Amino acid sequence: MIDINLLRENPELIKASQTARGADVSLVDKAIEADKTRRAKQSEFESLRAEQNAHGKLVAQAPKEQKQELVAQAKELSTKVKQLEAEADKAAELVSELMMKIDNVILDGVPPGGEDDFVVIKEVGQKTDFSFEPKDHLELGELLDIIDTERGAKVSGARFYFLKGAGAQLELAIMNMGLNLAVENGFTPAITPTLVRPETMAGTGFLGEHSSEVYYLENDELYLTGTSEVALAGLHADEIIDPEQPIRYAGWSTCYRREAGSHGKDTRGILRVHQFNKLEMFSYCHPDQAEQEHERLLGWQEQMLQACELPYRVIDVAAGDLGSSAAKKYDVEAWVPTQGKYRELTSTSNCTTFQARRLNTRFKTDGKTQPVATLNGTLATTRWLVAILENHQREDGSVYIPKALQPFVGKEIIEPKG
RNA sequence: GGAGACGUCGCAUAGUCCGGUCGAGUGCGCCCGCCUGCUAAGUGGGUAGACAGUUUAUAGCUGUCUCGAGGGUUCAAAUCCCUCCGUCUCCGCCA
Repeated sequence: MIDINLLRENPELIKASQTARGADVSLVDKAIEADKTRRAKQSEFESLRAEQNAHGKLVAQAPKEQKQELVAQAKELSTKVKQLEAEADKAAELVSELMMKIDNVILDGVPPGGEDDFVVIKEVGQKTDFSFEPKDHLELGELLDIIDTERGAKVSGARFYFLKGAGAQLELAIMNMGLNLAVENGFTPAITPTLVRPETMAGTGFLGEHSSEVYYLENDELYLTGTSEVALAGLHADEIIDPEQPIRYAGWSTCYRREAGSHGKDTRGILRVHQFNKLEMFSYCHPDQAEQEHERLLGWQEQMLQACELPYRVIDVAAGDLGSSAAKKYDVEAWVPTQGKYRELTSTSNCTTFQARRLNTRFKTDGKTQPVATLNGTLATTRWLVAILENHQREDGSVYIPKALQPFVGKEIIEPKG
């Protein structure tokens, strides 16, 4: 949720942000209007309630003979108060409804426009070039007997898979390497709940435009999370914390996504699946430090890509492709040889105070409380196997394991099944 | 799955039976003083949040709301009723 004071004091800034996102600008004026109405209604209600409260004290103290008359008056007051209260509540509801719809205000410099309007910040490494016809990750996975989508489909349906042997080890290797990096940098490792209550899911904003992406267990009124960000954001909900130093968590969890609306997209292999593992960074920090922290998160992501010896680029995602909570987002994309393009491996968002305001996570300064900033970023996911397999394949179908991962996998090469 | 107890202002607790004098007492902790070679003790005061109004003000003042959450009864609810959430104990069952 955006800051209501900003709405009152600088609506133009919010309008500009909405415009850059291609979002509804008229929401801003509607919200301002609704806010005015709300305040008027609230004052009206509160002053009459004050009268009622004062009168109530009179009733309590009055001698018996006067009580009946006073109670009769009180009844009248009570009806009026109830009516005004209902009006005030309705006005307040309208405000929050509109406020929820307004996206986070983008940071200066975020490129305007949609999905294709990103700006490339840098490209690192040489795009992998083969002297032979490279195989895609699924072909390799089957050749090496480490990815089995056919049996995944048999057991669970489309977009499910088995990772086996060195494939399973490789995934754990990436996760463990990421976790080590995180711990070295002061993160608290966390294994998080993947089923969460509606309030938690709503608090992180995933029930808005992404609601069709989320699995829901009706019998238990629980949602399956698509990222540990959900649980980590909920971790300090309704708390006052001390973010003098950023409070960092590295959350590992299995992630579940319905992938509704992406039928026919990336159907081959494990690029886009219903269930995968992810190691996610989550940072609570002072709002003044958020932009620096964002650069740090990006830095750690790049370290991971580099450790996996992958060619990649960093893009500054355009406003329209940000997601409602993010004020700025970087994607790190690895080169995927058989597709001839870069594909997203990690994403890091600076949500400024937007998410924390909704989740009510605050800190104290000079006796005042204000929302903290939250940031998140991927450190490793199952999808990385795609890039690793494809970029490090050799002509005979074997795959070289990057040096940094070797200790975790326990071998240097994955050989085709004999 | 069955039975029961409980959820109050940082922590611990009083208040709930018999609704108004309770936005709420006490102890501990913490903060500001006083006292005292230092410390401890003693002593006086303060010690939640959100929102609105007033205001140059995020100071002060005024008001409203919040006693796990949401509803209901009532002129009036921490207190009575209902639903939900959570914690604990006992029994049963079980990876």
